[in-house]
Amino acid sequence: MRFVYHPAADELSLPSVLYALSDPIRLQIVQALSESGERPCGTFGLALAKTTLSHHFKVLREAGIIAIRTEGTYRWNSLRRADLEARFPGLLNAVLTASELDAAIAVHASQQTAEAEFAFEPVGRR
Amino acid sequence: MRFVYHPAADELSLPSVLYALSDPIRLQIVQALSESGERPCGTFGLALAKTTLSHHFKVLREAGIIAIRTEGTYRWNSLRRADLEARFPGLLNAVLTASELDAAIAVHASQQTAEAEFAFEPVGRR
DNA sequence: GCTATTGTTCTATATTCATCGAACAATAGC
DNA sequence: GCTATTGTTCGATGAATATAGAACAATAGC
Repeated sequence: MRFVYHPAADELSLPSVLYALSDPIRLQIVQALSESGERPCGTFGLALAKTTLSHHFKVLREAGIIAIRTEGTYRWNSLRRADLEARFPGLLNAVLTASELDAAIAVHASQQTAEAEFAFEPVGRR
Repeated sequence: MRFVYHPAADELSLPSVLYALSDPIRLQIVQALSESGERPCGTFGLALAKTTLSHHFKVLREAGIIAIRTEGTYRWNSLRRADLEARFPGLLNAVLTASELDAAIAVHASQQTAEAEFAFEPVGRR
């Protein structure tokens, strides 16, 4: 538990970042970090095993989305806002905004029946 | 080959969209669609089996990122820019911008040795 | 009707991933 | 040194995924 490796700012890859953000739990973590700043892993109130949480934090860290700072037995996580902004301008903000919207809409949608799929009619149909 | 189902604009989920965009091949497809507008599946110059391409287009379509229009034996794909913008403002543009930057940097990086990982030094280290 | 073209569905396979329990590592406080 | 706390690493497991070959569907053109 001595050193933790992080990718350098110019080494982040877009697919890795998008993949790391494509999991609902990891999105929750990122959103919480965005709202309340630096936090230890165990303070996110997620009903998951410690090992599972550790896995998600590792994915986020190796994608370059969060940085981890060790202090005593705690590990403080924070968003690498500046690095992400330099490499992928606007991306984090767009995701965070969408995530908030998404959460709001999810709450609203759960009060309705949600089976409204539709089809584009192909031009050459009959 | 009659109807193709697409999710409605308000049914798109952020994790699904981010996941669909987290694959390099699908990113390439989206970028190509962004630059050259509507195109049939077979015109992207990707060295993959037809079935694999079909799979990737399906993932993009079911995530709500592209729409497909049938005309004769062709299927014309297009970006659902407006729907994405309404649901996830700024996201597509951020991804497209980052994707272009990423490609440019990848070309540049391939001309160098790329082993510059570094570590954040934990505060309590010795 | 026959053939060529475009793309999908079905099935299989190898890989990756999310989850978790058990054991371990590092530190704080006594 | 001993114990509690925080988090990681190591396996294991079941699910999801990217890939592709074979067969099929729909259409255009003859």
